[in-house]
Amino acid sequence: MAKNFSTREENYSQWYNELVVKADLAENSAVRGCMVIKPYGYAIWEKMQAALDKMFKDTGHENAYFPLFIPKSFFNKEASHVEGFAKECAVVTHYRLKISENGKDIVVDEDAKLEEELIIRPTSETIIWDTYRKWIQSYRDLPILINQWANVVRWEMRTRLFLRTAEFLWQEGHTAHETSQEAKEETLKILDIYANFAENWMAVPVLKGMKSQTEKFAGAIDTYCIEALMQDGKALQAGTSHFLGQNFAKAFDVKFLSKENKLEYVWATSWGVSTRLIGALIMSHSDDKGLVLPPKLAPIQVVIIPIYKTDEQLEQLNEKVRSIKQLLESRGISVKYDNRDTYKPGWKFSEYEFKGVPVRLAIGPRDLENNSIEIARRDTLHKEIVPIEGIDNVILKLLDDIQGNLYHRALNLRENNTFSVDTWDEFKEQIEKGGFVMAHWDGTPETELKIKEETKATIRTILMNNPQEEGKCIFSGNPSKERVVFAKAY
RNA sequence: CGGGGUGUAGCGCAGCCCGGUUAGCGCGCGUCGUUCGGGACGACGAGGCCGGAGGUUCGAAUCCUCUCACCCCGACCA
Repeated sequence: MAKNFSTREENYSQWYNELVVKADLAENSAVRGCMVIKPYGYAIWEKMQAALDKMFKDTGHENAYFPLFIPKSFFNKEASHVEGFAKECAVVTHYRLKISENGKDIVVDEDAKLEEELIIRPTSETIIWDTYRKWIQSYRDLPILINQWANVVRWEMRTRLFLRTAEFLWQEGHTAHETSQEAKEETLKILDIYANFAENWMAVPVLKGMKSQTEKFAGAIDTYCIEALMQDGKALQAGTSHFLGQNFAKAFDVKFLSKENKLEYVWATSWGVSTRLIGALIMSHSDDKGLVLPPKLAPIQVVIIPIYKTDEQLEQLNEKVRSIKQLLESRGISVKYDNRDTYKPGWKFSEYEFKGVPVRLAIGPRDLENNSIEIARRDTLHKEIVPIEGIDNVILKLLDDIQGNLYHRALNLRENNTFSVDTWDEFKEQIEKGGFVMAHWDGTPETELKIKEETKATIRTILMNNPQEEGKCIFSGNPSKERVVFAKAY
């Protein structure tokens, strides 16, 4: 299955596509641009959901669910928001099918045309703010801290599994606050959660910062983001948190009576991460032998493979492994014992390597005699024989090591691929090679656009607490007070 | 929406130019046997409306027309 697998060197994007499909994470569906997330891929998503969901709840958020369909008129209410999404909305116009005249085909029943078309949500700000209006009267109703786990649809021209699909799964948080200050704090609090999750669960180092006005979410005052660097030197936006100001409150007329008995518009935030994170995970750690998963998100942390010739040996191994598996599970480790007789050990080794299982244990008759077991780690492919006694502690430590090693490896990659340049020629040259390029920019959208046109590079982020320094814009030569992060992006 | 390409077994492909017995190959799949510490091997076997519709012809996977679908490269984007 994983033979004849492309290498990153040969063709990075083919490597990625094959990896996703051959590692059983997802596949293309009958509907163009949409994917089927297979059990192994979905298990990763579930682990991500569990960790994030807990973080949201620990910071006072609650889950709720808003509808998939949004009345078209809602989109008229916030002008920049419409501009941002109108081009990629799926629209429901009818609500019934019928058998055609010839009795063979199913056709749309033209009599069942909707009075007002429904838009399949590309994001839920509009329907949520229309709802919040009814929930909010006084400052006592604030804040509202809600998250929803949902699917959204954006009719993309070109799609890639996990990185950009027409339908994707995500969480979207939508909060309402009394003051601008409080909303800004919420925006940054979530940004920290995202960065923390990326670094500590996904083992993916991220830059935290603000989007330029061109790159921000349509409808936001400011968009903050976490930005990661993939192995091919391209940037990937991994999460966004928006300070929406009073834009949606004004568009949907959401006001509250303050303590001073004054009627004021509510302040808002929204924030989200999506199944794209799985793409980031894959591209950050995996190698030419397949997927590499960080232990904290791996559906299977340890796989145990028996090596035997006879049925008796297998039975003895089954017996031994049962106790090892129980021990590991009692320590909170997820373990799979693969004693299928239909595949050989070597085949299984390759299989689990390809699927990125962090730790593999192999045990055979020789080990039974010596009370030992072979332990192999996926990140470095290193293996050794260790005593079974105390294996639980060895593995707990190893999982921890792997998690840390993956993070540091990715961090090294980023550091080795982050450059400061001061001239336009250097800039063009470095952008072509890839990586994050820190350069001075005059702050205007015009310059930003021209740089994009000429190099395909965009401003990925303006770092938080960005050091201030005098400089000249690499493109226009105009004065600049700080460097911003440029890169070619996914 | 532009530019390029591909549709033949579950998957990957050959055959098509130059029409002609029963449409092949590799992987995978099934049964049996031997194997099993890094992707085993043998024997037998199952599996096809050659993307779809029209046409040319005694005869079409192959030639012609039309259609549909998908992939890659651009414009759009989390």
